[in-house]
This record gives sequence, structure tokens and C-alpha cells, in this order.
Amino acid sequence: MGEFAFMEDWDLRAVVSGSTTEAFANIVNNPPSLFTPLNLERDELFSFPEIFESTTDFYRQEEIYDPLYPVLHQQSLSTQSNLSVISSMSIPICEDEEPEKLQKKHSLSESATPASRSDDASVAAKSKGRKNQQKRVVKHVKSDGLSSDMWAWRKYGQKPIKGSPYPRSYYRCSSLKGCLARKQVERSSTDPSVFIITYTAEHSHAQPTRRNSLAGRTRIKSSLAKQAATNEPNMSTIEDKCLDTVPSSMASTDQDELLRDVKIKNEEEDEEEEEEDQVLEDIGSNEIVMPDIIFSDDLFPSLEDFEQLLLDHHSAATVV
DNA sequence: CGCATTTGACCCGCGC
DNA sequence: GCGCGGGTCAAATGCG
Repeated sequence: MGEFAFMEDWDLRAVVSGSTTEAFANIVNNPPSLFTPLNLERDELFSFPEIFESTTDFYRQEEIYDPLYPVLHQQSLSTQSNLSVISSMSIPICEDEEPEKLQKKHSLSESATPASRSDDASVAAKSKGRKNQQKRVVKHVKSDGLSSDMWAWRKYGQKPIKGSPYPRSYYRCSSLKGCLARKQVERSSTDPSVFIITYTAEHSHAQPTRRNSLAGRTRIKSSLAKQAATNEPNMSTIEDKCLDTVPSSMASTDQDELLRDVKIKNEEEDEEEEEEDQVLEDIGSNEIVMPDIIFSDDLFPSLEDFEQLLLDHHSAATVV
């Protein structure tokens, strides 16, 4: 059984791993909305329609994700030697039911639920009864690939899972009160280096800006130390790890240069933030799932190349 | 003080 | 109807 055997029915989407430079991680805080097979030539990058992932039209995705899809992608991915794998899929939980039926069931179960709770949490609680009918996106990521989730998540629970030695953590979106987006994180029992992330429901707001997503970072950092001792890394904190590290292969002078570039870039970004917000809103309105992007040490020979690639991505994202 | 995590209790769906 | 398991709540606690 190979490394990817457990992904038998999964839709491989994108993949690449390795350590991340501070410069890259900073830019990744506002990632392009594309899955990025980063070791491909740039032209190849944009020739793969499957790097786009939309979760809004769940049933349409089933057309795209035909049974052969994962197999083909595993093959293509396995030919790329420096890749670790991320898989991603949307689970059609109730395959035998029409969307209209599900809609009806949703409203029925909702009306049948006792209104004992009144806050936004009650909405989530009510939704429990239809958990099997909720939209779900599942991703497999390597532990070093947990960094690019821009959303702010707050952990609200952890449960041991039967059949798995690792607990499952439950996160809800903390960017906006009332946002029903949920995230579950658990370590794969078959490959402890792989984390299974399940996104449930949709964000009711645009993706937060980096400025917002940085809020609480300090606190999150402290929790990372604790969680490092457990088997469950804090999903919001991995990017901090990335921010604190640079590839060992990079000479210190290169690092200094990168840091300067990043500093300048950050200043410029403040001015551009308004524009970015608009882009993010556009992205949000198109319901594009932000990708997990992991970087390989030797992917980008220079910061300029990387920035150019991001610019290309950026313009591509606005078209989607 | 505010915001985060932790964790036991509780709720609910589902299978038997 | 009952028990199990997953998902969530909320009080306690920690941290800057």
C-alpha cells in the first residue's frame, strides 16, 4: 500500500510541500485563489481547470469529480517526485436525494428542533440534526501544509474518535459572529503526518484581510507551544511557524534581502489593502475555496519570480 | 480585561 | 426504546 492508498476515493487537488520562507509566507497570507501545482511551468499552471474549486454548487461538482478523477491525479502526482500530497473532496453526503428534497428536510428538521437556545450557536446546534446533509469539503494536508488557511478559527471542542488514536478538533469561524463555517481537524490514523480537514457550511462573510487575521496571533502562538506537545497542532498557528522559518538552503544574505523586500512590500500592501479587500470580496462572492498552498524549497529561484507568479494568479482569480 | 483553549456535560441522530 | 458516537455548549482556566 502506497502513501496515498487511503485516498482511494479522494479527489487529489494540489500539492507541494517543503519549508516556507518568511517572504513567501507573508505573501501567502493573501494567497491567490487557485490551487497551485507549484513545480509546474507557469503556463501549465493555468491550463488545469481542476485547480479551481467551488463549493457552492455541490451537485455540479459531482459531475466534475468522476470516479476516475482521483486515480488520474494520483498518477500524475506520483510522477512529481518532490511533492507531498494534499487531497480534497466535496462529500455528497446524501447522494440518493435531490437538492430540493434536502432543502425540504432541512426546513423540517429545523422547525422540529426545540428553540431552547437563542444565540447564533443555536443555529449551529439546530444544524446538528442535518449534519449529514451539509455541504462538506474534505482535504488531506501534510502537517507542514496547514499554514495557508486565512480564516480565523476558534476551537470549541475536541473529541476522541472511535477507531482513531487521535482526537478530532472542532473549530468555528471567529471572524464574524454568526458565521456558520466549521472546520474539523483530525490526524489520519493511517498516516500521522497527514491531517484531515473537513470544512462544513459556508462563511457568511468575505475572507478576512490579513490585518484582521493577524488579530490574536500572539495568543495563538502561545497555544502552539502547548499543542506541539500533543498530537493536535493549532491550525491557525502553523502559518506562524512558517513566518518564523526560512529554508535552510537559503543564504543569510538572501534572507536579509528577502526580509527587506517583504518589509517594503508590507508597506505597499497597506495602501493596496482596500483593493485587496475588493478582490477578496469578489473571491468570496464567487465562493472560491482558498487553496492550501505549500511551498517547496526550490520552487522559486527569486522573489521576483514568485511575485510575478502571484500577480498572474491574482488576475486569474478575479476572472473566475 | 478580553480573548483564546480546555474539557466534561449535554444533545441529537442513527443503528439495533 | 436504548446505547453509542459525533457534534456542540459553556464554565473554568490560561495568557498577554
